[in-house]
Amino acid sequence: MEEKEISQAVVSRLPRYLRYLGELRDEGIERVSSQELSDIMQVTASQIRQDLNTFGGFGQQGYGYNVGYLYDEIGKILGLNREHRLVIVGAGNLGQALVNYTNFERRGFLFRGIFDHDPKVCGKEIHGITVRPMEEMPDFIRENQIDIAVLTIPKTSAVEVAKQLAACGVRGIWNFAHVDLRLPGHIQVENVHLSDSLMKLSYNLSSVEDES
Amino acid sequence: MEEKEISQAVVSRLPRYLRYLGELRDEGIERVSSQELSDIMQVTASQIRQDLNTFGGFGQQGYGYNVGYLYDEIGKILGLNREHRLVIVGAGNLGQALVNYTNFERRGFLFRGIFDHDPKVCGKEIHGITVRPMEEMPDFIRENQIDIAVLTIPKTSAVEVAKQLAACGVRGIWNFAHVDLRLPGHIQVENVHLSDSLMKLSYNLSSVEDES
DNA sequence: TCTGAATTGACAAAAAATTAACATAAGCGT
DNA sequence: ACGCTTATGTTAATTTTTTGTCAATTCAGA
Repeated sequence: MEEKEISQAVVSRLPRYLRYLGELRDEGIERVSSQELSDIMQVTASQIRQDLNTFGGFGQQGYGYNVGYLYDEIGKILGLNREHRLVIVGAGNLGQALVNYTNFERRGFLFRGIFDHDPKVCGKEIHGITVRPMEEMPDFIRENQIDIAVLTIPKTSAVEVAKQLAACGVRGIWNFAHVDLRLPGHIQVENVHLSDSLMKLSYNLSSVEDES
Repeated sequence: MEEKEISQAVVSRLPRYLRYLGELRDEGIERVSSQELSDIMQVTASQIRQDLNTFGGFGQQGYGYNVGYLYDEIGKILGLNREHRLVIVGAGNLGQALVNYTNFERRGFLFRGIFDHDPKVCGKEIHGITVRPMEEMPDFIRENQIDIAVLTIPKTSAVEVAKQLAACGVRGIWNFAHVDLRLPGHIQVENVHLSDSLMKLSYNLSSVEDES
């Protein structure tokens, strides 16, 4: 299917395009040129055209791009036209925060289960979902055809749990634990290393200081 | 001071080096070669050497790198040798989750205040810090010499609050709101767009499907 | 102290990503 | 219908990033 390998750099920019197109659409704007988008988004028009053409010709010469159409197409490319069933593993603060984000649901990311090791939080209800003990996780994932597991547990147990998840047939892991997961190639892992991000900010703070 | 411009690509990799070096150090390992690190971290030895040499010659020919020394040096580069004073703006689930992460404190990121618009949560105590009303934010930031503000509020108010923060003298913003902040160049912004990350995962799930 | 093995730092080459340029196609006004 | 303008898609050039190579330096052992 996929002819050429598509770089993650391009993929990373798609959600941002989607966001701006959504805003334009909500403002009732129907068409947009790469140059106009360029001005708004602060990226070169050339990059926008190049990125979009990686996936196909969505525009029309002399006209530009139809906002609604392009929005939908990018959504499809990102797989937002289908539903994803997720579980949260780790009902701590972060896990709870994610479940409560209603925006994910609107995009088709449906939280179906929450699991935690701690018996004290099991049984508790978060955003309408009952927290279950870890032991029930494997069966739950299989029975509910869970696509994605969100890992919000400490790094000490993350590697072990990730292996379990992979064995249960989860296709993707959204990993907030501060470790690199080494899993079979067909399992997709998307890392969110918050402390890395904060350190990067810290670096950039120091570097502007030095410029003086 | 800064001779050559250092690319963000290199900076992004530093926290990961730091993490692995920390692990080696904790295991009592004193020296490591770029080749050994390469094997562990799954990056080329060449890249490791290149990255490190961007900041100086930390190694020794024929010997390799001293784990503890390199760890400390990378820490300094990332600004972890100094303390940072932060405030959280937005005492929702995510804001609370971040405050409760003790790992940040260990790295010198000290949460000093939490602010929220909602009168119902004001006065509440989170991780030993009292949530204050937004009105008190500007004075608090000035009086406590806050470096970094963590933005965990909805995007509707994020742009406006970010402007305020910039005006109060905050030097960096760790932005979890789903908007791009357009601020004066001396203010560093580090974005954590969670939904972008999830969409990327979604894309990669679809793309492995197509490969078959 | 000398010799061989190991390993960096620097430079060169290759690959990837970004930007620029332009021919081509569509729209728009007359 | 015709020509002018606009703006894409594509190819080429440029820049950046990554990888490969190797001389120079240090360590370790005899």
